[in-house]
Amino acid sequence: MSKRFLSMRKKIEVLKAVSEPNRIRILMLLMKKPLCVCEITSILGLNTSTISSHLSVLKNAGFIIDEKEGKWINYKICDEIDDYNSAVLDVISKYFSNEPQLIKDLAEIENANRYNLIQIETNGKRCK
Amino acid sequence: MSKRFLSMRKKIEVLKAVSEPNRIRILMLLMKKPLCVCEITSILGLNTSTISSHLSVLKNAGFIIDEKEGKWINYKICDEIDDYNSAVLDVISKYFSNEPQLIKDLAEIENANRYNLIQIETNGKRCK
DNA sequence: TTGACATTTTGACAATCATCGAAATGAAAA
DNA sequence: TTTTCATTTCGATGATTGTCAAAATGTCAA
Repeated sequence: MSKRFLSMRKKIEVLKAVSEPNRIRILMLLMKKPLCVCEITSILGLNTSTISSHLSVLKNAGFIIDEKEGKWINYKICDEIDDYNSAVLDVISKYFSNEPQLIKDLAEIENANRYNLIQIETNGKRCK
Repeated sequence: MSKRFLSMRKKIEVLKAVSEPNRIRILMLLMKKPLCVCEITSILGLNTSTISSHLSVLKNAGFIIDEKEGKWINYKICDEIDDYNSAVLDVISKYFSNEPQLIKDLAEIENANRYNLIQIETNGKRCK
């Protein structure tokens, strides 16, 4: 949609971005609903800095964008996503949606509300 | 087609397999025509052992199979390819086919006949 | 059987990657 | 302003990766 041609390098970057299980988990979550870093962190159970770094990979690959909202930064799937990225995302969402891990993640999505979050020991800090 | 469910691990392995430019080049070639290792080597201009290792990645990911033919081993796209692999391959073939590098590779395909090949210095050996 | 040669395996190396904890940044609330 | 806390950046570490050269394997042909 946005760009006529993605370079070979860029197209490979897109594939690399989705070749990591935790990034697939994040994408599947964001396809359901925009989330902030601390919500994603609480669902995936990884270090905040790890989540942040995965988000930056997905952002550079053209899958997601971030938006300030008060204290938080929301991440969501790009509105104007490239055709190629969109095709990749379609394959992911079609073939990964039955994965037990991803179903569990999605079930966690409502618990992981930024206003309820009291994350004991994530990055050694509270998150509320 | 062949298997009902691929594990998450296996599906990630498939994506990793196509996240490498030289493996994309090999897949695009094999979608055109089955080829032996020395033919692929001559087109891509990499070390034989490198090609062999890429082929083994693509084979383990379920994209290609090998078949003995006399002195050579031909590689080709699986006949009974998994739906998921097939969907990934469709995206690749749709969005990479305009890549200058891949067009050049395809143009080389007829020159790279195993009976004509005199590869000066590939792995320090002739290949004929 | 021996020699030629296509292919795979092994070992080494530099580069990239996923992860964590700690420190830095930045913005909102007290 | 100072404190709080969400997020990013930095530095370190162990694991994986793409590549080559050399050695090993296997097979056809003389």
